[in-house]
Amino acid sequence: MEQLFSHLRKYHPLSAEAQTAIQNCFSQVILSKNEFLLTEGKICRHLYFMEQGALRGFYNLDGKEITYWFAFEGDFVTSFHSFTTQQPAVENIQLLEGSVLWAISKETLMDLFNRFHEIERLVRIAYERYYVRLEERFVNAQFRTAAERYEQLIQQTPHIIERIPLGQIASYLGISQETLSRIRSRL
Amino acid sequence: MEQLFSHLRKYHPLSAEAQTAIQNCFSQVILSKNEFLLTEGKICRHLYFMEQGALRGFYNLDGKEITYWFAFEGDFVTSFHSFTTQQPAVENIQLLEGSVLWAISKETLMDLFNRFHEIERLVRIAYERYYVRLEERFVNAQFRTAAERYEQLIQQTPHIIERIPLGQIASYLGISQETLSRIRSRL
DNA sequence: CGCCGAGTTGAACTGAATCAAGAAACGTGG
DNA sequence: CCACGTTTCTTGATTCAGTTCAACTCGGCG
Repeated sequence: MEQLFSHLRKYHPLSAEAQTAIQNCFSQVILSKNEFLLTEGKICRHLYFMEQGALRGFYNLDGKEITYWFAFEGDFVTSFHSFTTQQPAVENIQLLEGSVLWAISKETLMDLFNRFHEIERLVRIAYERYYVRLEERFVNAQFRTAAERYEQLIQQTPHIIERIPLGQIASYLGISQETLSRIRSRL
Repeated sequence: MEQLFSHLRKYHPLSAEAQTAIQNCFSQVILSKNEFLLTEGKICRHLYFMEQGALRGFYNLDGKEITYWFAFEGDFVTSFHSFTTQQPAVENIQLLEGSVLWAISKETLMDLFNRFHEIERLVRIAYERYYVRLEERFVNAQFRTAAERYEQLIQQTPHIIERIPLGQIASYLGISQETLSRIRSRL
C-alpha cells in the first residue's frame, strides 16, 4: 500500500486523513497472466492502480486485436471512456504478467471526492498529465513515420520493448509486425 | 457572459457564489482574423473560453504548418501542455475568424479552485470529456484510413467542413490536401 | 482585366501492408 | 532432458494507400 501512496504523492501531497480514507477504500486484486480485467461490452466500474505487473488495453477491428496502450507499475488503469461515462466498454483489458493491483469503485471514488477536495485535486492533476501524454502520442500517430515512432518508444519507454512481444508493440505503434521487424533490423 | 455559464453548466451545476466569482475572474478578449492567441516558445498563461468565432492550433514541422485542432463557440481553448506545465509552447494558436473569448489566468484559476471545490470539480469533469474525445481521435489517427476519418468528420463535426479551408482540414486529418480533394470527389 | 488564393487533377513515386514461408525460441509433457 | 507443438520473429515478393510534384481550373476582388 505504501507503493500506492508514494505514487499518488507524485501528483499531489495528501493529508493523513485523506491517506487513511484511501487506505480504507482501495482493495487489493491479484490476477495471473492472460486474465481479463475488463471485456468489451461490459461497463467498467472500477479504477485500478498497478502496483506490480503489466497489462494491455486492446480492441477488435476486422477480426484483429489492436493493442493501443500498456500499463506497468505505478500506472492508473481503467477504460477511461467506460469508467467516466458508465457506457459499455469497446475495449478489453488483459493481464500480460501476473500482477498486483489496487481497485476502487466509481461510487467510492466519488464519495472520496466529496469528502476530500484534495483527492479530487490529485485526480485533476493526474488527468492533466495523462492528457498531455495522450496528446503527444496522438501527434506521433498522425504526423510521424513508423521508424520515428519506434525510436521515440526506445527513448521514452524502453521497458515496453523489454517486456512486450513484438506483435503487440507493432500494434501499439500502429504498424504491422513485419514492418517493425524490418525497422529493427535496420538499426 | 450568460453564454459562458450555460456552457459551464453542461459540465456541472454552479452555485450563485461560484458564478459570481467566475464573473469577476474572467475578462473579455476580442480578436480579429489571423491574430495569434499564442506563439511557439511562449508560455501559455491563460485558459480561454470561446464565446463566438473559430481558431486553430498548429505547429511547424519541416517548414510545414500542421493544424491539429480547431475550436469554436463553446470550446475551452489553451495550449494544454504549456498551460498545465508552464513550459514554453511548441504550438501556435491563431484566429480563423473574428472572435470573442473569455480569459482567465492560471493563478486566478488556481485561486478559484482553492475557494470553490465545485469549480475544480467542473474542470475535472471537463478534462474527462476532452480526454475521451482525444482518445477517439487518437484511435482514428492510428487505425483508420483517410477516407474513414473524413467520413467520421462529416458526421461528427460537420461545422468544421463548412467553416475551415480544405488544406487545414486535410492537415487536421493527417493527410495531404490533394488526397482529401480526391476522397471528396469520390463521394 | 489580370492576379491570387483555394481547390482539382494527373503521373510518378514510396512507405508500409499484406500474403506467404520459414527460422528461432519457448514451454510443456513424456 | 529431449521431442513436439506453439508462439514469436524474420525475410521476401507483391500490392496499395497516400505523398509529392506539377500543371491546371475556378471564383472572387482590387
